[in-house]
Amino acid sequence: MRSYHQFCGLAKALDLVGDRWTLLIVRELLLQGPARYSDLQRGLPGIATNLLGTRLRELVARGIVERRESAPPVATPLFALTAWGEELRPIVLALGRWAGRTLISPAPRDRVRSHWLALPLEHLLVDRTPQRAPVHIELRTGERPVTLEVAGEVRVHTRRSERPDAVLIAPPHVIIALLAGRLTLAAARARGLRLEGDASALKRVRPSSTGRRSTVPVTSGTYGPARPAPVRAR
Amino acid sequence: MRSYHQFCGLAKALDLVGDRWTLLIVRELLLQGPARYSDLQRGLPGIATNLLGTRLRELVARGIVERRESAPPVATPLFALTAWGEELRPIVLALGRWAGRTLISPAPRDRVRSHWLALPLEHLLVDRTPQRAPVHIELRTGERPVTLEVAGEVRVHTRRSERPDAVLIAPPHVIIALLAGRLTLAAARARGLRLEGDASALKRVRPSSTGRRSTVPVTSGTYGPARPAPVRAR
DNA sequence: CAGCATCCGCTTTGATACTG
DNA sequence: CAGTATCAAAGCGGATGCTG
Repeated sequence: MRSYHQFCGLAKALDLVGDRWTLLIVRELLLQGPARYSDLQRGLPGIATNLLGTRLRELVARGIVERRESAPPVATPLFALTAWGEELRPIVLALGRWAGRTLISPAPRDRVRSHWLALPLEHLLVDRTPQRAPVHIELRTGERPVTLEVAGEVRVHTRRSERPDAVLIAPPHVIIALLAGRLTLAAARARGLRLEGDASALKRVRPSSTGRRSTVPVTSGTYGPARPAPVRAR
Repeated sequence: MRSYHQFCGLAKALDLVGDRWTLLIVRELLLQGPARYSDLQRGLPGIATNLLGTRLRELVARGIVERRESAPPVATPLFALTAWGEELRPIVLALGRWAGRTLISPAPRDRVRSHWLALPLEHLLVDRTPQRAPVHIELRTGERPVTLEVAGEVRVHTRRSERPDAVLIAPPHVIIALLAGRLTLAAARARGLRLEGDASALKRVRPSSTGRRSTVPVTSGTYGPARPAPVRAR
């Protein structure tokens, strides 16, 4: 991208991550953690492969992403955010939250990925007993599973946990409603939730009290009980 | 811009403000408050006139900016952020802060405007006595003046205050160093500061204690005492 | 003159094809 | 799987011109 050539932090930020697709690539890396090229492609429907390649090269050159060559025998390179790149997390969250009011329901041409909806969960959920040992909760809904890492704060990523303490299997709107506190466990079960593992792990997370508006992007009709989830299955 | 067609808050945010120049226009409106077309042009060196027109139309259509036709006799239309647009303020600040580490010194082709540097001041400064009546401090440095509105929190804008409680006249690096607490008032005077009005108004603001890193974008050599300020004098 | 709209050459993007 | 190569279409930047 052409630089703005303005000596201003915002202009420099846009020089760095203002290109088309760039922040969405960062979103995927925030959600997926270290990811392969094809993992990124899957999370970025619509991107042209040459653009993904170009953007990754630029991000690496700028120090926002690092490319890790894996073990010599087989395996493929992984892309991961640098520490600096990770610092974009609150900004990406805030931007998503800012635009959340427009997320009423998917437009006809809109692609949906369930892990995208997991991003606001970080904002919505709070660890009630931060001093205890970390707990992993796996959510299976739609495509690939999403893991909630509850360890003082709540982190969401798409890596499958080694040994999750609890596994929730349900359509997105049920999982969201349950985690947002709008459904009891029993009510969620009645709507198709299957829970494996330790139910008490669930009690550890609860919606943060800042939820009044922050729930809007998540709920706002789209994943309300009245409507089937628009997530395309796998 | 083409939509990403992704049902995700971040993607929708980028559909709304991800175009080239759009967030910089928001920056100007955050800093200037309601502004005329030509005021915006002045704060956006490098923008093509047709793009500014197009972007403003898009921002109005999207509900982020409103266009106010002024009084019938003469006067020109004003552009202002809507309440929703104002909510971008912390995001724009955070983005600028994120990229702050790259603001070592202006590149040869970089344009500089002193009011851009005022943006991080909002982040840096804190009102020590929030319960007292608001105080206005006018900063004159380089081009047009910038006003600090100290009223519980600190807001920066480029409107000239009606009756400022204090006026600081000095090159940018002296003003920044003074406000960042790196120069005493006496030392600043020795470096060319002129202070008019109520000196005690100055005591009311102080650098926030989160300054360890946040000062980097502001200081980091660029406006340090050793180097003349690169702001082009009007 | 402020506030735009039009025109045109150039750059970036998007879709697809192709290769190690 | 992990990209590069190719090419058409769209977007941008700069100049210029029109209108109150």
